[in-house]
Amino acid sequence: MTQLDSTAEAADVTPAAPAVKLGRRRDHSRDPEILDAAIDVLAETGFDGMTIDMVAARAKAGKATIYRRWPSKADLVLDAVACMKAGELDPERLPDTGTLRGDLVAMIRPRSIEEGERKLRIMGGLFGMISSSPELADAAHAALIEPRAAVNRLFLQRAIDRGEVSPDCDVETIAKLTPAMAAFRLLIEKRPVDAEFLLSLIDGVILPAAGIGHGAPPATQAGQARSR
Amino acid sequence: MTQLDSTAEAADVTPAAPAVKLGRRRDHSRDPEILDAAIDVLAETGFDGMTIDMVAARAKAGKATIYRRWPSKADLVLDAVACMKAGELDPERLPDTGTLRGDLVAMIRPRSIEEGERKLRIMGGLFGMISSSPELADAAHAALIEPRAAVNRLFLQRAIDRGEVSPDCDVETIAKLTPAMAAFRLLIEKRPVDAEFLLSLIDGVILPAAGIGHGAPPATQAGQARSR
DNA sequence: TCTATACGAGACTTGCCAGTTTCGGATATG
DNA sequence: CATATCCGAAACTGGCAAGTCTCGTATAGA
Repeated sequence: MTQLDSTAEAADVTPAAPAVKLGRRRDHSRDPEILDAAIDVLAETGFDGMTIDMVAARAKAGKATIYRRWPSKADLVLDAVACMKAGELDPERLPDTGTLRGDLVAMIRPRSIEEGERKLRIMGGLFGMISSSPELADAAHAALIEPRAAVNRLFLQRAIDRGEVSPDCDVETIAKLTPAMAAFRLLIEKRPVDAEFLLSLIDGVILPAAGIGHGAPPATQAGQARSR
Repeated sequence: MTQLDSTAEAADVTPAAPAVKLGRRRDHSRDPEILDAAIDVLAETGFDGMTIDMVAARAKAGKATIYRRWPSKADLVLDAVACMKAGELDPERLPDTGTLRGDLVAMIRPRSIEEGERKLRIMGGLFGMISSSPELADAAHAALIEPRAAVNRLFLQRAIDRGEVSPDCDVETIAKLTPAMAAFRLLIEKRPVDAEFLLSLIDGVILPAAGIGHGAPPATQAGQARSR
């Protein structure tokens, strides 16, 4: 749900009811810019440090315009986070290299890293709010964490299907290793989530946990996961 | 008593020339109670939600008394976090079972779990502040995260020394798996860090990453079977 | 015992920010 | 062209909390 305005909106959205309408209709074309601005400010200052004036200034919109669309700051943030899902999980464009390690390594690209760091900063900014709003907690998890875990889950499942990985391994836990460790590194240790870190995580933790590498039981001889 | 009040203290009292001083001396005996109260409120409400009145009420102290000792809310919290280190890492009382798995499992006790959850909640409450205060970030890391990682690091090093684990494994990363995954589970997923979770982490991730086999542990099927 | 000082309680001051209202100007619709 | 409505800007309101100050009481030291 993108628009939360209730009463006046419902009548507005429906093209029917011509009645006697004059003047301008509400312009929703700039909503995405406002939501983007909200996300930016959120990532930079956190929920409590963020003010509506900051968002308005960055979006070059009036404060009143924001309140005409979202009834409160919390609703604005919730909508902004919920609207983030779009734009990245093209299941078509995911790599499929034939090995688990190949798939995981293929995900390490500047674009992905940058996007991931941004999402983690947003999550950091939401922390204060998350504990008091289950709704927001769910939205944040779905938009910021779950997509990354889902990719890992898919890679693992494909590896299991092709016999590269034992079906006994704990897919759920392993799929969450990347987001959890990345969040820890960026938000708590305040160090960059770079390619070197991700590679050592893949070769040192994820593949061993999946039963590959370190000279463990290989169901197939696909693996070249060595070195490091 | 605590050596940390020094800044506020020296400047505040203004004496240094005792000469003819009468009356009462500042009573520092209740400082720990105030710091404890601050930590409690912090864990419950987060830095931004916490008010000095809450701390004063919980410690049954006057608001002015708090400001007589710490010049600002941020200083109070910083001192409170810094003073937490005491009271748990008796290196004598750590288990030494002779196997890595034995040591790790021996750390799973209600006391440890409770303490760990408390620390993680405090860390969650500090998130907003951490990004703007490197000083606090360091103190929080040293008091809340590092002790747990240090225990894992010690267990791993002992396992390496006795030849149970290859010296090639990435000790640093593996030692941080427990705090990182526990923080993720408690603060982001909002699920309890219980014995079942820790066991599956040990058997499904830590031991494999340390190069100890997958088919060995008597972990039965505890791995999955959870949903949400 | 006497006195200076710290104490708890709480009133007070100040500044910030969520949310509201006002206003002049722009614009789609009629 | 007329007009109802939206827009951005900015003034305004109200509440909350950081930090200060006052007061009556308690107590350690001379």
